[in-house]
Amino acid sequence: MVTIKDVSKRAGVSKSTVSRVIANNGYVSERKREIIGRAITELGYRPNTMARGLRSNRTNIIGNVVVDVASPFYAQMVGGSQAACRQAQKSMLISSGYADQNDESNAIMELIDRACDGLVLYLENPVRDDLADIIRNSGIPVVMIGGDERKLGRAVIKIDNYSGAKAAMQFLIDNGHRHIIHLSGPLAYRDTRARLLGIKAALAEANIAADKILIRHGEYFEKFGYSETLSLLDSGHKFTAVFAGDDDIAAGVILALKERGLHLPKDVSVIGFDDNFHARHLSPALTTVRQPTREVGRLAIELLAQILDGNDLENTEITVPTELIVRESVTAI
Amino acid sequence: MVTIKDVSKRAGVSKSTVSRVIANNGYVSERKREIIGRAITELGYRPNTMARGLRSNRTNIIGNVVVDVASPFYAQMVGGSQAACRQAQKSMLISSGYADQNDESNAIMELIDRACDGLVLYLENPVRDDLADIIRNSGIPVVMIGGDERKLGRAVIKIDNYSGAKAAMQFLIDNGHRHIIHLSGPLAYRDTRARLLGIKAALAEANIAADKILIRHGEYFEKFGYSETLSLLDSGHKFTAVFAGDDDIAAGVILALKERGLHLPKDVSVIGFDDNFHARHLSPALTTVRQPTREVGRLAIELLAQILDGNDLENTEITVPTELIVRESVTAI
DNA sequence: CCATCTTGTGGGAACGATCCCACGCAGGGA
DNA sequence: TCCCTGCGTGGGATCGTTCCCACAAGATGG
Repeated sequence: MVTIKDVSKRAGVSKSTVSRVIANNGYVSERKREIIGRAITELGYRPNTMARGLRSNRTNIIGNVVVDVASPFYAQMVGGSQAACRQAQKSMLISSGYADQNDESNAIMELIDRACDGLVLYLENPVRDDLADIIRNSGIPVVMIGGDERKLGRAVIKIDNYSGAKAAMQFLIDNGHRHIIHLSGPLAYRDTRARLLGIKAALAEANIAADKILIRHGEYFEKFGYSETLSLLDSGHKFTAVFAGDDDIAAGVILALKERGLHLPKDVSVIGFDDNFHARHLSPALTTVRQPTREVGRLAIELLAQILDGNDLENTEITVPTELIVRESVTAI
Repeated sequence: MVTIKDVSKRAGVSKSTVSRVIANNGYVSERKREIIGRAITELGYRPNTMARGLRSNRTNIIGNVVVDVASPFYAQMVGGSQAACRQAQKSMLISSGYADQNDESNAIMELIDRACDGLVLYLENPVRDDLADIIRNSGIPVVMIGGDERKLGRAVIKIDNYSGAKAAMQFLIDNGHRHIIHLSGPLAYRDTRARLLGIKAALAEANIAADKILIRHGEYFEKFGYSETLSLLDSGHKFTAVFAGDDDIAAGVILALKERGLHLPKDVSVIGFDDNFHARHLSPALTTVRQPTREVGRLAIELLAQILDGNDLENTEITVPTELIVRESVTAI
């Protein structure tokens, strides 16, 4: 391995001077700068990141924790982060798939141990107390996506689930729907609760009694949409529209409705949430609420990069908008 | 920051002894081992990864390069790798989105600089000569997915595109189709060529002249499937089936066929490749060839972990099978 | 002409681990 | 008694940087 010492020997200068050239700070004469530059390329010198990190406590690594990289939703987000990282000349350490909160905590600890310069966290549940302390004590800047009950984030990015759900609900109402089913995700999730509030708000604004809508809770899985729709149908419930908690649930709803011979969207309208990868491929193409996942991923890194550059951003909280995407699964009655 | 020195002071022993306890090697008396263990937890000591890496040249980081994390196909693979990494107690540095080969090379260099213990590469194009040399000189073990023209991989994982395409083609032939369109991806990609060979083989075995099938090349994008199908239709081509190079293309094909008022699969059968996320949501549900992406991601890490544990695996080449997934988009004529 | 500042350079102490080497002691075999 | 081996421990060099400090020479100003 070729070290800074080799370069300095070759260039006939001291290590210090070479270091100054590499870091591009301090005084170096133009002549030596050139000689050293040449020595570096000739020897193919590449700085040792470990040594650097040890000494300066900076790694240019950003640690990312998401719920599940494999799901298209998070994959999009990670894709956005990745692009931003490249632009900011940072590497991206990634950790995901933590159903278990202990695993999740360990993953975050691990990222801290790795001396990441900063962390981007997208967690569905609030951070545990002990972990929160560890993060705070580490002094590593954090950008939180989704929510920040523990006030860990130097910056917080929120997705406007409330307005999205409200818009979706209004759209159903405007299309004349009054008997609506909402198949919701787990109440424990922040996002679920925000959407629920949006729905309530839309009902209130339209002067519709809250009990006009039937809400069922389950997981954000296609299976839940499918089985719940079947059981609702079989128990004789009447409804003209289903507001699915997300597009996966919506896919299950559509499957179930079709299986019972219903015609979409004539007999039942369906609306989703996320604008996931498959939304436009469903039949009828799903009307849904788009979450700007890619942009969120990108934004998180950009904010972190700014913080690392010394900009304070104290208590920055950005709410990114959602957008109603009208396709073919909702019709007026 | 609490260091090994602090621990040694607290426990009244030398740094060396503490180090031995941490690494769990060498001789340490049971008594001291216990005292040191207690000191570690009391002080909340966590080893400094940088210092460790600098000295021992081992980081427990695995570098991954894929074409695009955001696409569901690669996301699945990364998800599999992630799970395996967790199990193997390794961290995962990830790099992707390199349309440009220079960027790709830089990304790999960067991973080498970071002293990754090993690399997993899934690249669509062969590695450039200069980069190949750098990788070889670095001595870092590599697991290649897809292909390994430069013989860089200690282990290679191939996906059986050939058999998959052959099976798909046979399925169309068995269903009586003789006028088939194949919308292929770029010839430059390994996978594309392997699929093409599979198609040829199926034709040959069925004693069908190779010119019975019309092949058009484009990108693995829905747009290509859509526009090409329209232009084929408009120029009066007659065909009973379309074999799409992948599921994205298939989605475009289906869209175009429907737009022209054709009934699927009655009028035209469609078959895809990948069994991507949206395949089952298409209407009709897409018959396609499944690639075991998640398993491949997992396998790559497992092989690498074995290599890092000192198992040679010299010239291991594993071909993972593909599987025809029959749904509703193909019918007999 | 001396003090001060700017520019340019090198020496060498950190950073926090690992791991080689030396050494001490006990027990057993020749 | 002497030597060897196994166990247990500590000292300290080392990994490749960064960065503080010392110092030198020339420019500038009063």
